[in-house]
Amino acid sequence: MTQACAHIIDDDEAIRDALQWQFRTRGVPCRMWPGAEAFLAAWQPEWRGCIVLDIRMEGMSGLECFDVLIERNCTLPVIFITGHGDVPMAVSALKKGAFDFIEKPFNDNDLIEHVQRAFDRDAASQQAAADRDTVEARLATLTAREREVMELILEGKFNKVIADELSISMRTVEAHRSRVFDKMQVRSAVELAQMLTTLRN
Amino acid sequence: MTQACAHIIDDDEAIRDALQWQFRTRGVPCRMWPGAEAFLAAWQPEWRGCIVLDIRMEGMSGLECFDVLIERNCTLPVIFITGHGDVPMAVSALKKGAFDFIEKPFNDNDLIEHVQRAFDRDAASQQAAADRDTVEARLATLTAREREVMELILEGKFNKVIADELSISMRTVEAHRSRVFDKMQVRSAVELAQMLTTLRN
DNA sequence: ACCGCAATTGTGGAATACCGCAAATCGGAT
DNA sequence: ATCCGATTTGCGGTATTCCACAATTGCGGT
Repeated sequence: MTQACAHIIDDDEAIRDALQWQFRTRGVPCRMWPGAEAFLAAWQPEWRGCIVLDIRMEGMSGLECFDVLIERNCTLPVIFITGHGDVPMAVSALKKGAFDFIEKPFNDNDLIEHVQRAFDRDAASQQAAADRDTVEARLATLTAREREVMELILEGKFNKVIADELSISMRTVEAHRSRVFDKMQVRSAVELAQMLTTLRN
Repeated sequence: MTQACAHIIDDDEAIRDALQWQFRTRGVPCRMWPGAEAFLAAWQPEWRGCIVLDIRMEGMSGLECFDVLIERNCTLPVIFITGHGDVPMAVSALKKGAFDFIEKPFNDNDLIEHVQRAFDRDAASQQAAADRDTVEARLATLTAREREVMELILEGKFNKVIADELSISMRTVEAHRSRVFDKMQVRSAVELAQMLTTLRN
């Protein structure tokens, strides 16, 4: 499992140095990036933790960087920091899903607390994503016919009814049903329903 | 069904008059309130639509009013409007669940568009709440024993196992099970699982 | 004391689900 | 040509579910 890490993106070296010292002192893993481009070039989907993103930077702005990350389905919580933010900017960022929006000058303790909360949220969402992936992986092993039978099982239909609808024998439905339960690693239709209903919400 | 209505709370009569005219011209139902206190005194949980809340007002501020509404479990989307908002205020409001945060001066069309979106969200959340209430109402008709049996059914257990765990006969479990399905208005354990799994998410 | 509801149990039978064993067909891949 | 996986089906048997009919017990309210 990748270690949670705070990715701090700011083009001001003095701020990077100060923050790095603060984070390291408190034992919070962090990594500094001089600009959005460098970060985006290095970013990997499996990275965990959070992103601290300065808005006003040379080259790509923090907001543009955020848009790219959304495009890439990056789910890391993003904490914006800015010295010249305005209300519409903050509102827009938060409505797009930013985790927080902090104005400079900020208290270092404050930032680190926000980062910790962002770590927590990321851990929770990663857990949820992992659960989803597990189920998706099992679904992927089903054949087309098995999936078809599964859908009808989830509608609470009897094997007999399923057999009629698919114009196959009941025995065949039983065979598919059995394989569906095996592959999905459940012991009953109820467990299957719970697993998939959770996934679809 | 109550009609969706935009509740506009602002202590500036000129603004109320202007907004009322704009809303009425566009056929958007609205109601004007001169202050948070008056609105809170009249508010009813079944009201639908949204709330447009000025932050700086005589007496109770919009933010305080929002807190009271949260306390009362009011789910109406709240659109803040303010002439002197700052970033931390906007961030705080949005993180508490405000629907939007708009700075004056704003374009009237803009506000009405936001109100329309708020109406949509409220309609969706009311529908979801109604679905939850339906299920809750059915759950409420279950006796303690029936609920107990239901929980074990949802764990995918056989009637025989349930009978053992509750130290009652299988026949009794069957009787409870049958009544549970009747009262919950489902025809199978799968439907029951879907209904309750949805509710619990 | 009487009523109504909840909880409980039994009998017996029909309908379903579940399983191991076995096997035929078919299409795609090597 | 051959192999493999997917789909299909049958047989026979066991386990479970579901239901109608019938009945007992106990508790709280009238």
